[in-house]
Amino acid sequence: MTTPTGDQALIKRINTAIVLEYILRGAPLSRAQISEQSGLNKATVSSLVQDLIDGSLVRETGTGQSSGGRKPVMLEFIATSGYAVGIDLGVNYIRGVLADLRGNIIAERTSSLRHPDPGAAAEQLCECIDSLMAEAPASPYGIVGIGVGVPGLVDDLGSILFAPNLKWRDVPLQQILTERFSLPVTIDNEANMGALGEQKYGAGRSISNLIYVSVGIGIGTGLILHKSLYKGASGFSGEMGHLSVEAHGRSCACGNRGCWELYASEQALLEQSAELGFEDLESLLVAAGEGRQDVLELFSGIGEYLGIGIANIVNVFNPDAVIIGNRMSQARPWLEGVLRQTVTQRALGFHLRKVQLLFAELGERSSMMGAAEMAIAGFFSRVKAT
Amino acid sequence: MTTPTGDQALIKRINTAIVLEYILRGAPLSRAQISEQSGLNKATVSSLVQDLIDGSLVRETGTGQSSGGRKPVMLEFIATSGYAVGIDLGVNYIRGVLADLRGNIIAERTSSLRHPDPGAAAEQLCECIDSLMAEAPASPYGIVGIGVGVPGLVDDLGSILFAPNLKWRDVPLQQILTERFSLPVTIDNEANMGALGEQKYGAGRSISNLIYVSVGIGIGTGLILHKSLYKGASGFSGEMGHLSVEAHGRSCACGNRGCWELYASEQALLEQSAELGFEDLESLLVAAGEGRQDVLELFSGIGEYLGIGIANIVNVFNPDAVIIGNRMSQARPWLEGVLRQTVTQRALGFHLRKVQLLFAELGERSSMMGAAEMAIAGFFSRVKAT
DNA sequence: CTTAGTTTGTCTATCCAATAAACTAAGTTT
DNA sequence: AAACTTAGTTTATTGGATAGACAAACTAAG
Repeated sequence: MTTPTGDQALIKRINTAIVLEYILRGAPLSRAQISEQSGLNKATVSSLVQDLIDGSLVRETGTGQSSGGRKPVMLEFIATSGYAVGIDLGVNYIRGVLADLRGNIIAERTSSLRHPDPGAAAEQLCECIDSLMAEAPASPYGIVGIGVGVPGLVDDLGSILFAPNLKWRDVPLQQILTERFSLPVTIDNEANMGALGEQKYGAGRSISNLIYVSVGIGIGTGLILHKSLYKGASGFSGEMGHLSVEAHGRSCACGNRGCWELYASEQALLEQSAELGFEDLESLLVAAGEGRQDVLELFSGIGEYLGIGIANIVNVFNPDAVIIGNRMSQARPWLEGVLRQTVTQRALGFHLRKVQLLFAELGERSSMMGAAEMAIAGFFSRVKAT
Repeated sequence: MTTPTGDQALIKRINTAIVLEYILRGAPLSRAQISEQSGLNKATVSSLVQDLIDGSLVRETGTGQSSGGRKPVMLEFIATSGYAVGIDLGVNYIRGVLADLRGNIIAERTSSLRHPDPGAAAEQLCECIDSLMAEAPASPYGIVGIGVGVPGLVDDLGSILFAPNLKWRDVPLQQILTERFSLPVTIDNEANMGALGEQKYGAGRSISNLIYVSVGIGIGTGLILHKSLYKGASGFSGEMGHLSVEAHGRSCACGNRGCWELYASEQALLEQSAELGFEDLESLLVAAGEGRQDVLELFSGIGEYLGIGIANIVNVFNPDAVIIGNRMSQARPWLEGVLRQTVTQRALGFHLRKVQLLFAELGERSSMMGAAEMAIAGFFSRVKAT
């Protein structure tokens, strides 16, 4: 094994990354400002900026305001020098996006999954990707990568080991897509993608430690710790849907008892609402909007159990923020009150001081945008390495 | 704000650290081996090794076996060029150690806490440190630092915000000790220290992701993720003793209900054993050793609840290992069976494949050794920076 | 014992990125 | 217009890493 050693190329990579980071965050700004803010020498900044300009990642946008001397030449990142594809593969839908390198949405596709069989789904997925790629304007780097979020366990090679709601086992999706498109492909769990999406483009912008709770049919979680996705020993963690909140509660298909998602997921809601004659979340939302008391009580129950689990999360991770996403986030108006109250009651005071309780800003787009972000991040780490 | 930028000094730091790491792990070994294994040029290794020799951190130990050419000059780390003090401040005891830079124990002190008052305790603590420091042989670096593990919440400035069992609030322990000894001082939670101790010197040697569960009067946890201690937003995470395992169970002093430590801690055990006439863990261990059925059942109950919580941990973190430490680890013979069975039943199959269930190897020394390791690690990060 | 080949570790010339300082360019203020 | 300011480039220097030459010290084959 060879540890990555330090040499001059490493320094250049590090400093290029710093310069690019400043331009990404603070544009428009001048070379002088970058030098002053980063501590890098003016000459160094000039040279690195020139490399970035040569690499079509940055351009000069003309002169800015003088502050008593020569006018600065302002710089900005060229978001349109490449595009990324982000896909959210759901249990019964495929949602896809074409985004530029800043995450601006260029095109979007939504379709329902015609057939849950892995082969057919992969085919439909490829069609979706093809049609999105066709929308990309000509650009220096073209399509820089494809990211896909899936509702299941994914190993580090991008194979779907197990997706219970799709009834898939061992589908080597990354391999299939890489062969088909000859592009870098990243596959990950839907909750991890959602966490990334919200951290980059949504409610959790630039928060270091956040937990994204994806409340859909089941409950999944994406953990961003120290600014990076935490994945456990085998590459999959965050199965917090199967955190037991009632040690001797109902048996779960996973083998455990009293799992959180038995009490706080969309599935749990629908089971309880069946006897009231509701079959899907949408009709329940409408009924709640009309003020139906029995429906409101259902949501309140879900809110309480969500709070119980989130209090646990807060106690365990002491995160900066917890973000509630996926389908259940639409029920925010009827959940939020009970939820906050429960968390406040149950979480430790010291932890509560800092934690923010948020709802996903990107709504149903969290996971898809996270997938696009994965592809973009992969591109950046590659260009910085050259 | 100035981001740390890359320059040549950074390269040297990185490469020095690499070389030192190889010598620490693989000693005795030669310059040639380091060069080959690390990928660094022979000349580079020679030069960096010379610096380390000049800095009294490495020495030549004579020639080794030839492999068909010139004999190599073997190198080893000089563990005795400095010493660290590690302290475990318990609810009713102070345990301290003087260790060399490899963590070899040079001297050890144990005393019971005379008075729980912060002032008196700090005084006793200083006496203990003084007497340990007096044991250190003369060495180039002398005492390189002091680490202290405490049973409470510690902020990033080393102040004890709250230690329920000591009844302390806002004790600026780091400041007190720094002023008194003029040495680098690190204060952290007892469970974090224990996790570090076991990861470095105990059952979890060089495991990347491990969760240390400290089962004493309460339950604390130390999280090592991606090889480094994870501390949450406010600098304290891992309050997993207050993970709720019975959503509608008994009320806990923390405000939550059904907290894990109400069911699986030493406290929980003692409450149940009171009616059998046992007052402390030690007598229960003796009784269990004699095969008393009612006591065995008590331990079995604790084992089951420990398993319930650990299954949750496994599902959330998917760690490489879970290590059970602190006082309750002495009951291993009567806990382990039920515990493993419960975890196997309740944790997700995919996660179980990799996770190891271990008991602390350092026993009561985990936390103290972790504290010493903190001091040693601090020393290394300082020398590498020069 | 000689000779060829191998391995270890050092030495030297070179490369490359960052930097300080000098410098050019292009403004503003008095 | 002169003096000052700020922006960005050029130039010479510094300090690490490196390849390759080299010396030292060994083994093994004849």
